[in-house]
Parts: sequence; C-alpha cells; structure tokens
Amino acid sequence: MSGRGVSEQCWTKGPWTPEEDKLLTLCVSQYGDGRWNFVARSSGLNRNGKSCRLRWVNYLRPGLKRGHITPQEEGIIIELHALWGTSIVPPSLSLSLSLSLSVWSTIARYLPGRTDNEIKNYWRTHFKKPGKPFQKQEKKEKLSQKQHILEEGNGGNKDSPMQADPTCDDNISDSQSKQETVITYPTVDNQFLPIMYQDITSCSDIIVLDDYLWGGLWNLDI
DNA sequence: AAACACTACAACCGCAGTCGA
DNA sequence: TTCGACTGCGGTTGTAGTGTT
Repeated sequence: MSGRGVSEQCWTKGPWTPEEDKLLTLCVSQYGDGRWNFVARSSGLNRNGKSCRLRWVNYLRPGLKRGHITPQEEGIIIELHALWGTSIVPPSLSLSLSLSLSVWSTIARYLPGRTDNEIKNYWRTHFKKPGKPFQKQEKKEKLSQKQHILEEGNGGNKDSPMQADPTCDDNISDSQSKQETVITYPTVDNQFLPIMYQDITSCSDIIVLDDYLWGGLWNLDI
C-alpha cells in the first residue's frame, strides 16, 4: 500500500495508523456517525469525511466480524444476490424503499457484522471471475486429474464431490458450481419464483430467510 | 529457495441521491 | 425552485500475504 500514503490537496490518503483509528473512534463516539465532514474537521485528522466514514464503516465500527465468510453467510450472499444482484427489486419494494436501496448494503443487513465492502469484495473474488481465475481452475483440474489417476490406481473410492467440505474454496467442483450459479442466474423480471433457488444451497435456509425478509426487516409498515 | 500466480482486503474515485439554505 | 454541500454506494485499484511451481 505504499503508493497511497501521499498527501494530495492537503488530505492524507492511504492506510490508517492506529493513532488515527483511535482519534476517529473517539470523535465518532463524541459526535456520532453521520456527520462525517464535521467529524473529519473536528478530529484534527487530516482526512476527508469520506475517508473517515469508510474507515469507520468498514473497520472500526463496533460489532464487526472479522475473518472468513462462513458457508452459511456465503449461501445468504448468493441467495440475496440472486434476488437483487441485477438490480431487480420487486415493484412493491421499489416504491417503499426509496428506490435506491443498494444491493451490497442490503445484503450486508442480513449478515450482522459484515460490511457491504466486505461482501462486495467477497463476491468479486469468489464469483465474478472473468478470465484469469479460470487459469487457476484449469491448473486445479489438471492436478485433480492427476490425483484421480493416482487414486484410481489405488482403487480410488473417493466420496462424491458434493460431499466435500463446503468451506474449502479450493474444492474444484465447488468453484465450478459457483461459476455455474452466477452464469445461470435467471433474470426473472419483477417476479420471485421458487425456481430461482434451484442450484442454490438449502431450501430450509430460504424459508427462514424469507420469513425474516418479509416478516421482519421488510415489514415497512412499522 | 526463488519466482510466479493468486487471493483477500483496505482504500480511493466518481457518480447519484438527499437535504437544507 | 435552484444550487451547493454532504453522504452513501458501486466500481476499481494497489498491495500484503499465501500458495504453487
């Protein structure tokens, strides 16, 4: 991150130092989050409001979960992205949700402790893989073929790939299925059809999620 | 052990929406 | 009603860390 530590137009850019973090945390606790330009000015940090907000939201905010996305969280991301990833928002929601509810921040609502930036990064890293990552996949396939040959030589009796550890990103069939999930996302205009969920994790999770969606957070009559 | 490839993540930028004067 | 300041979001970039050859 060396190229970004330079000042430009008197604002400090680049990685935050622990001191800056402390200062920002102090100021946010004092002035609250939402008035970022004010916080930025009052803190004495040589950062602009945008930068302060980003740092707070993505890193300093209390309750943030660190570490890897769990398979459950991944499932939710996939499901919700299938719903809204292409900006398909049901008309009823569009009307009532001020039209501009963002995809990532909305998904983040259902993953406590996760930020929209984190989810966005995760999605791009794991599911939106144009070109390059296929190279790795090819390599893995070759490796897998080698192993397969070796295992067959040993009377290989490997379990079905579907039963492989779902947390293992390196699992080829898993990554393939992820790719397919993206590619086969149906674009169902203004409709929520059960078929949307085919190929995507468990149905029970969906039911729970839907209850949550329609009975909980989406209860806009509150 | 070194070089290369890939992943994960923090951070920046530009744009669009919102709000108050 | 208009306009500027501010906020928030999606897209993108850069780098450190890790894995692979």
